[in-house]
Amino acid sequence: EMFPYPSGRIHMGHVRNYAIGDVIARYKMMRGCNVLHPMGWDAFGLPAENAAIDKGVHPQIWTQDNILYMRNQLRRMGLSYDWDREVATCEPDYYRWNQWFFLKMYERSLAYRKRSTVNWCPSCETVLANEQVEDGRCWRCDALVTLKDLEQWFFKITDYAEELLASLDGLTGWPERVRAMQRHWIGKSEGVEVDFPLAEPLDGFGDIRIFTTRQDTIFGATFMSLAPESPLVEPLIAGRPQAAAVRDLVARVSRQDRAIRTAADREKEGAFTGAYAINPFTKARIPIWVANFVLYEYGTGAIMAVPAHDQRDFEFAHKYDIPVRLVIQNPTATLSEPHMDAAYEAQEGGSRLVNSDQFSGLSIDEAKDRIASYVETQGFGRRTVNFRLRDWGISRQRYWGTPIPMLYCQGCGTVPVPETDLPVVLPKDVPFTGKGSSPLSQAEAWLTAPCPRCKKPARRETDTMDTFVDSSWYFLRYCSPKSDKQAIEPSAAAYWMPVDQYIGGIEHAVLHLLYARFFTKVIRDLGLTTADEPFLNLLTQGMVTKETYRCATHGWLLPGDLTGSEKDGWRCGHCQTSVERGRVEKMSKSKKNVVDPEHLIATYGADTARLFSLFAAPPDKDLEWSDTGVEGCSRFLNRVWRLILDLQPRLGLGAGLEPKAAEVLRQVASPVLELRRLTHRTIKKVTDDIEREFQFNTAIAALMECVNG
RNA sequence: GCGAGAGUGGCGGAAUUGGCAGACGCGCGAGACUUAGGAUCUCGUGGGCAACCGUGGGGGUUCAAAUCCCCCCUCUCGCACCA
Repeated sequence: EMFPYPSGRIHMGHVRNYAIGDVIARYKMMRGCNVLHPMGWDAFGLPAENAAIDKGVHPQIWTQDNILYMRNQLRRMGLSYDWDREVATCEPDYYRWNQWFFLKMYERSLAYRKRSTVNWCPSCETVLANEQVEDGRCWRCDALVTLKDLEQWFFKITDYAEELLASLDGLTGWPERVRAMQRHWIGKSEGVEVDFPLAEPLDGFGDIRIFTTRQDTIFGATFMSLAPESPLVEPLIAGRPQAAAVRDLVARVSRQDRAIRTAADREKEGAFTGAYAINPFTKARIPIWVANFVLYEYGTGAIMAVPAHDQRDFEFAHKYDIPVRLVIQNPTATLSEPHMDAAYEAQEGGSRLVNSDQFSGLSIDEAKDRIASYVETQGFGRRTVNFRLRDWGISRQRYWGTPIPMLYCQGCGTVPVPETDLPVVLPKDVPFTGKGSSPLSQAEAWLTAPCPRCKKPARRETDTMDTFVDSSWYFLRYCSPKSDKQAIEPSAAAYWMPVDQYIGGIEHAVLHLLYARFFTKVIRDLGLTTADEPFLNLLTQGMVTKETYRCATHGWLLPGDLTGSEKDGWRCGHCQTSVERGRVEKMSKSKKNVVDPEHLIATYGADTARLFSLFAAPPDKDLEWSDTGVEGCSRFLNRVWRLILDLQPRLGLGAGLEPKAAEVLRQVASPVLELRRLTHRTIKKVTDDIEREFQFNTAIAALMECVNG
């Protein structure tokens, strides 16, 4: 199971996750498999640091206390973990290997530093990776993400883009939608780069390079668009009357936060630079625009615009009165430019090229191939593959994480900390003010260290690593958790890896699950494991949900704040206005629909808590919490208990029927025979249900039938 | 818009390869036991008085369809100006 963040206490999502994992582990053990069922703690992260700022508790103390408490809770749940292999990522014994991997990746140019525009969460006061921005907001705190220019460390996950994509096809034990999400995130497109010469060449600047997957439409390119961030913009507009309008657009766009910039329905906007390029196929002079929808990070940051066959360009051309030139004809309904009310975005089919010189008459696929070859032989372009995936920015301007093992020396520049000096231990005594730069940059005593090359004082890197680095290889560490010689002992990893069954929430579909795949491949290439993929089978369990209640004046209400009943309607306990039963939503503190497992276990016991988590819904679906449903499970367990107490003495169960079972059975009364048949039918059913898609709910139903019978 | 998935009683959900639709649980109804019951146990519970009708809607294949095929509708989740 995915290891938890030690937030303080376990929640129902954990209970469900670990109940599922526990059944599978026990089942496999009982079937004779050698099962590794470990548990650990994803122990670095921001909440610990916030606790330090708010309550004055050191992150380390806060984290350790939480681990202690939650470990006890898990033990009380009766889960079958091998606690001898426990790992906590905040321990130097663990994170020194993060640093070691970092150094190895640095050696291989898989870790590098560059200045770039990064996602900045103003509330967490740190940088976020692209994967950690959801809908323009921070994945953790929901604050609107802004952009910032910073020097940052990156992992070169793009080096593995091709393999990460290709080997998804082999992950047949993963849910299709997770694979689809990763496929889309990696986003491979095959196309060509084409150089469009400037009509009036500029000193120091060559042609404008564009990327397209629709080179077949190139005769229809009637203008070009540049991303507002493009370095070409300023030289192109310098000294022209259009300069002011362009600068205004660029300034406005760059001020917008990510949520607004990436909104799909955002109005298309542009400004003409005053400059022209030459379409290398039609030789026409085409205007160069700056457009708000062109992404600087993708492709070359510049596009050829084909209004007749691209809806965005079509809208843009109409708004700014730019000519439309049809180059692909619809075989079933003849098109002509003045009568088009949308772009004709034809794919391969009966469509044929028109107005395209020697390429006219070709099908789309033929034209793509012929035009790509033409561009290559003429030397003004080449076939290219583009990925949506960006490199993984791992620098975080926070304290509670793995220090990045790098030094900045006046004389020698950027110098890695030697392997023998690892770990670079987090200094304990730092100020937690919540203001200004990261606590580490204020830790004066720690900040300076001798340069490994020239021995003069150098300054330590004060950024720490993204916590997703910690969780990218912990499953490998479980194989040899105590090793102080190596991050992973290859022989242990060879025995256990890959993980046969991994279980966790779907929210990590393109975060943890992509990073872990990347790390596994890097670690394989370092020779520590032979596994190509970390997780053979993936079970993404659904959320635990519950209904909510909201009063117009008093906000979200706890069940205890309600008066009335389901039948007569609920009222707010504060003001007596009637309250609708709200949506069924994921349990969350803010919605006040959380059920605390602690309370559940105290009332009904751990068995009931686990049983209900497994019975109420199949594991991959959302589980709606129901207090009466829990009671049903409790009743069932009590019934089993009473039944066994009652039957045991009467039937002598367990007294060794086995040696001559068949013979004995022939002689005993038929109810006993019936019972034995029922027992074996149930064993078969439960076995089948677990083997087939982990249908715990029906397996439990079979056990209930058995008891009823 | 693209991708993945779902639609079955009052509710959560079963139905494994096309073979008795609604297992199991909740809820509800009746009864037993009990000073009492919000404990426990027993029985009943898709709709309709009935003939019959019933798996989002409409067509089809088949001896037989929740399941397979075609068209449509609705919902959930993910991605979303990626050139």
